[in-house]
Amino acid sequence: MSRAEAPDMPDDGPPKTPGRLRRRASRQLSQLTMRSDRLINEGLAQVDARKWHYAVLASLQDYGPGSQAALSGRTGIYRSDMVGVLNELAERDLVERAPDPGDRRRNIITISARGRRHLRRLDTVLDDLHEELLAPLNPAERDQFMQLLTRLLDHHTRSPDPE
Amino acid sequence: MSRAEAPDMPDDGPPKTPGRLRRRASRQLSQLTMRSDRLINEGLAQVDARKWHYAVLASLQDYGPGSQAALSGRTGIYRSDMVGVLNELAERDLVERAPDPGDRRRNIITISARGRRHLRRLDTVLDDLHEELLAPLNPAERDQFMQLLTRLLDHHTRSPDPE
DNA sequence: GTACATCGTTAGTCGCACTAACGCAACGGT
DNA sequence: ACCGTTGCGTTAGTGCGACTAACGATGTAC
Repeated sequence: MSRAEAPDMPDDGPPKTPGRLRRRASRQLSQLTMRSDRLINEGLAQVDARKWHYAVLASLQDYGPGSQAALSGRTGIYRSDMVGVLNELAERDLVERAPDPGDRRRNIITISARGRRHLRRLDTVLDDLHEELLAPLNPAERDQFMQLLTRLLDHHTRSPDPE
Repeated sequence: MSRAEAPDMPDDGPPKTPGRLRRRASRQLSQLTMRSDRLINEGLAQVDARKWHYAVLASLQDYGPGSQAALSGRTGIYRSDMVGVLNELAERDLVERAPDPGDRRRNIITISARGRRHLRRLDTVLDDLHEELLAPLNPAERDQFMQLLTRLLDHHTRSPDPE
């Protein structure tokens, strides 16, 4: 897409990315995450979903109904954004938003039968997408990759600021 | 920050992230990248820099002067965004933007002495930040991590759409 | 009962990837 | 010598995700 600098030059210096950048873990991470996100988003879009739909539905399935604030805590989605996500899910009849009789500030969110079906669908879609994402790695390498990722992530989520 | 669901409940179900999410490589990647980006951005902000500054300066240092379009190709920064980055760099006297006498459409961007000094500074800052980022991993594991990352990234940059 | 905290919601900020369009300059044919 | 195409730099704007601020309504504690 961007070859051939000048036709009179014998192509001595290819205009590639400097090695300094390709050696930085942070950059490789950013780049890969960009690709990964795009892959996942496009894949989920084909079944009319977004990744947050999955997060919320999975949280409801695995931990049962909860308030929006509780879902926020489980999924990491900010409660300001949760409202939009739940609107989308409610539009599609995947969850039910009912006022909590015991605490009228809260809404209790429940996954519906359709939601459960949809979640299963999403799970297989995501399986396929991850197969594509991790295609170059064999099972052992995938395990390793996940283990390294998780160790790094855990380290940085547990110790946010030792300053 | 979000403990203690209800004081009358014996805390049977902790409101943690569903395992379904923690098992997905895409999510771990996103999460870690978020942390990583934050770390890098904050670190660079302390020396009045952004990661794009580093990318451009490194590209200039390693491949020599070039047009904005060339820099765009080397760094991956869109040429629409390159404008702003170069403005910032020029404000700080880290680069010089001069019209190309041979092709009056182009600007030739050159790194300045200050720019070279700044780049060296950024390199050590980034070294420190990556030390922090990869702290939980020993050297062998860091190599592995980088290798896995790079293999995945290369695979997805070379085969964008086999559809 | 009054101060405080929590819940859902609205609005808005910031950074990043990306697109669209424009004016200008250079190049390629015929 | 003219014209269409292409590449360049610039401006403006989109979409998305993380995040903040503030508000009204409600619940809790003193």
